[in-house]
Amino acid sequence: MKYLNITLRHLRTFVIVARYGSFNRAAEELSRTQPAITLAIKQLEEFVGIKLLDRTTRRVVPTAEGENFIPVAERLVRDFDTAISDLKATAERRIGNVSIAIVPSVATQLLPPIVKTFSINYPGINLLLSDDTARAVQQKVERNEVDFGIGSIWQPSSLLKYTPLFADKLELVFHRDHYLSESDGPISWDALHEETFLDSGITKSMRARQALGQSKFDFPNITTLLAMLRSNLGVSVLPSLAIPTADPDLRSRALIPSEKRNIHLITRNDWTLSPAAQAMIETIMNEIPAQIAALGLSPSQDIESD
Amino acid sequence: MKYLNITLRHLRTFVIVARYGSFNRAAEELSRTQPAITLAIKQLEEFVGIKLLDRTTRRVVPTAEGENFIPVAERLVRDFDTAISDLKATAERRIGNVSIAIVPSVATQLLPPIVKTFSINYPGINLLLSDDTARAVQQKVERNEVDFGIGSIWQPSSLLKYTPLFADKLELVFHRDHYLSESDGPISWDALHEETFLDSGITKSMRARQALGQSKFDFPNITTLLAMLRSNLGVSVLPSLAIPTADPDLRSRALIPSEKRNIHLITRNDWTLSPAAQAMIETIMNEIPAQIAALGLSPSQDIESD
DNA sequence: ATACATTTATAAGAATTACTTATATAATTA
DNA sequence: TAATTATATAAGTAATTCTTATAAATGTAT
Repeated sequence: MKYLNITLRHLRTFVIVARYGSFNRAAEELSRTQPAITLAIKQLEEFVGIKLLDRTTRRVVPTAEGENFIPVAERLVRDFDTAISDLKATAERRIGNVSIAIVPSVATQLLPPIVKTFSINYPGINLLLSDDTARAVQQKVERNEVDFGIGSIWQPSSLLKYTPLFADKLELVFHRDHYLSESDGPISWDALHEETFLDSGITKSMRARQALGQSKFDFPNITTLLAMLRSNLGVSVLPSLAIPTADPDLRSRALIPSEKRNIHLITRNDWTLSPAAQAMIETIMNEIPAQIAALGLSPSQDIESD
Repeated sequence: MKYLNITLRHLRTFVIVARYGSFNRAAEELSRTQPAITLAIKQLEEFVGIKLLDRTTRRVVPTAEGENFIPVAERLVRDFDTAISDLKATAERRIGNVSIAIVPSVATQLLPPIVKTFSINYPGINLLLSDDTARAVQQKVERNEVDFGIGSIWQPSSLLKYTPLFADKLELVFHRDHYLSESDGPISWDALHEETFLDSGITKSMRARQALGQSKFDFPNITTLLAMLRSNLGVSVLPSLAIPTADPDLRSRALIPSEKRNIHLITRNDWTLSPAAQAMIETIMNEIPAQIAALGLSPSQDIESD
C-alpha cells in the first residue's frame, strides 16, 4: 500500500455497516465477505484518523463522529449514483434536450407530425425549435448554437455535413385577382419577365439561372412576403411548402422547367450528436417518406449547389 | 473486467482532462501515464453509454453531454474531498464539539482557566457545558447526552469509568452571626449534633458516617442553600470549592476528622471519545495540578465509594 | 464460572484491477 | 507529403481488493 485512496466504495461500505450495525450483514448486502468489510472500514478510519464505528464482537455502534458522518456519506453516495444514472438516462434517450434551427416552411408544414411522433417515443426529451432563414440555420449550426439544422444550403461549408431530406418544388404565387389567374397549369419562367417580382431569400439565389422580372421589393420574411402577395403587389416564387394551401386570396401555378429546393439536414462534422439529437434525427428520417407522400413532395436526389 | 465499477477516480480524471483539453497534460497533472487516462475515460464513457469527449490527436473537446457533466462531476469531486477533509480536521482537533456535564462548584471555580487554555489551543472546537447535580452528571454520561462528566460518584455503575481528578475538603459553613463564628480552627463533627442542619445532596450521603444535627431542610440547589445560610437559617457542610471565598456574610471552619469529596472524570467505558473530547480531557489533566495548588485542594488518592 | 456460539480481526494466497512501457494509428502543420 | 504530436492499443507488471482459513474477543447459557 503506497498511498491509499479513499473511494466512494469505502463510504458506501460504511453507510451499509452503520445501517445494519453488523459487518456480516453488510458483507452479505454488498455481496462481499466480512474480512473485506473489515478492511474497508479500517482503511477509511486510518485514512481520516478517526474512529467511526465502535465495535465489539457483539455490537457495532457509530461513534459521535461516525454518527455525524453517516448522513454526509449517504448524500455523497446518493449524489454520485444519481449523477451517473442521469448520464445513463441521457444516453438511453430518456431525458435530454434537442435544439433545432429550421426554416419556417418546413417547421410549419412538415414538422408537426414528426414532433408528435417524437414526443410520444421520447416523452422525457425537451425540444427547442427556432425558425430561421436558411442563412441563420447554417450559422447556428456552425456556431454550435443548435444540435442540428434543417434547411437549404446557404453557402457550402467544409465544417458542415449536409444530408438531403427531400426536394420542394418551386411554384409561382400571385393574387387571385392577378391576370395570371385567368389561365391554369404550368407556366414558363420566361413569361415572368415583365412581372413585378417580390424577392425572398429563395428567389434571389436563382436570378442567375432564370430570367425573372424586375425586383422592386425584398422580403426575407415569408410571412411579410405573403402579406404583400395578398395585396396583389406582384408575383413571387416560393417552395410549395411555404405556400398556404387554404388561402382564399392566393393562387399558384407550376413552373417550367421545374426547379426544386433541396432541404437538408445540417450537422457539424466534427461534433458528436447528443443521444437526444440522434433520436430526433432518427425520427425525422423515419417519418420523412410518409410526409413526402402526404404533402406531394419529391425525394431528394443528390446534393446540389443551391 | 466483470462488472466495472465507476468511481470518483473516473470523474476526477474526466474533470482534469476536460479542464486541460489534453490527455497528456491530464496524465502529467495526475501523475499517471497517458494510457491510464485513456482507459479511465473509455471506461467512464462505456459505462454510461455516452461519449463525453470528442477527441482527435489534435484536440480534446467535450461533447454537449460532456460539457453538461463537467460541473456535475466537479461538484461531486469537491463535495467528496471536503467531506473527507472535514473528517480529518475533526480528527486533528481543528474542528469539533465537546459537551460536558459538570457539577456547579467545579464549573465555577476550577474550570474557567482550563476553558481559557483550551480555547486558545483549540480555537475551532466548540464547548458546551451543562451544570448538573452529581446524579444528573452521571445520568447524562450514561445516556450519552454528553461526551463526559465531571463530578462525584453518585452510584457506581459498571457502564462508567471513573478517573479521579482531585479531592475537595468538606467544611462547615454558617453565618458570621452564628455563635460558631466566635471560635476559629477545626471543629469536630460531634459538635454539630445540636445544630440545625441544611441538607444538600452532598451532606445527605454522609449522614450514615457522621452524626449530624437534625435536618429540617433539603436544598439540592447550592445557590439556594447558600442563600439560606446567608439568612442564618442553620449550618451546612460544603466542599471548599462550593463555598464563596469572598462572601462577607459567610464563615467556614474545617472539620475533624476531615472528610473529602472526590471529584472524578466520568466516561462511558464502551464509548470512544471524540478527538475533541480527548483534547478537552488532556487539557483538564494537564491543568489540574496547577489548579489544585491555586485553590488549595488535595490530589485524589484512590477511588472510594462516596 | 465455564463452555458455547457468534462476531470481528488477522494472515496468506488468489483474483481482479490499474498502471507502465512499447508501439500503432491518426490528425494537423510545415 | 513528410514530420510532428497526440490519442489508442497491446502486453506485461505492479498493486489492490477480494476470499479462505483461522484467531481473538464478547456475550449468553448452562
